[in-house]
Amino acid sequence: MNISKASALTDLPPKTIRYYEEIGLVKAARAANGYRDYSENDVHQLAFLQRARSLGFSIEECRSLLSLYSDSDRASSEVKELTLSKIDEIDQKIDELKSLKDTLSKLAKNCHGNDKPDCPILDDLAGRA
Amino acid sequence: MNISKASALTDLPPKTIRYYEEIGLVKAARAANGYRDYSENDVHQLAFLQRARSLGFSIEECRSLLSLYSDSDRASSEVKELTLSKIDEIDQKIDELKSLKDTLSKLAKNCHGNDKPDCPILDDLAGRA
DNA sequence: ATGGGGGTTCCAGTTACCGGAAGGTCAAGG
DNA sequence: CCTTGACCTTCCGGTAACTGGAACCCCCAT
Repeated sequence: MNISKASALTDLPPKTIRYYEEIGLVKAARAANGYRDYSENDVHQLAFLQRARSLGFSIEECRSLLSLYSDSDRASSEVKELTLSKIDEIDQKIDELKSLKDTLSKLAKNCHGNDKPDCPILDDLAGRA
Repeated sequence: MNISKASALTDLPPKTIRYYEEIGLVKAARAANGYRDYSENDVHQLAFLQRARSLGFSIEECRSLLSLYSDSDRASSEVKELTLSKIDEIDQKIDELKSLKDTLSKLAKNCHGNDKPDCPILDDLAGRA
């Protein structure tokens, strides 16, 4: 099938599919006219990528997952490890964002937000806390 | 003062300071030998940037904040608006990350993570849920 | 004069793509 | 048969916010 069909089936833009091929993730066959020709298996792998990317795995992590996926002999513990460390990363990011939010909320609360120039937010940013 | 002194005072790498100059944020004077020469005021602005960036404001937002900072006539409401919308952004991101984490946690929980090849995580990614 | 630790510029790379240009291909309609 | 429009192709450049490295200059002490 052509790239637009694969795109529709995987919910990945054609540009992205070509990009994945360029970086060696999923390589399609070519038809006589030079068009890319996707097999069922290609589409499966692309859909796999789509899902893994949307779950926050980086391209390089996806590359690992894909090779684990294709290796029928791999241990499930490898995949689980990758997933658990991803969860840790996410937890860290959430914590960071929460503390950011706290700081900004405090600043906003102290700022009356009217048309006068006095502004505690800027004062804080300037180090005049 | 030289760039390394400014760097020490603001906790910004010299590379970053030069970058900020390149994109027109804080421009230092030049000494006779061509070295950048930072004033107290320059350092204040750099420190302001450092703090604002670490609070999650983008470069372009920092540019706005900096011009609001330099404009003694601006209304504090402008700054407060920017801050509140930043808080909204952060909230959204936290929500996204939480739902990501939920999904991954569920997947990890169902995976026994041993040395056998059977792996529910990969099964899910492959759409065999 | 030489060695080390500043400084300078410019180029390239990072992540994961997106937009657009220039041009080949294909199916349908007149 | 020709045109039109929707596909497809490749390649180039841009995004955010820097970071690393190369090649070179400057200043001070030995």
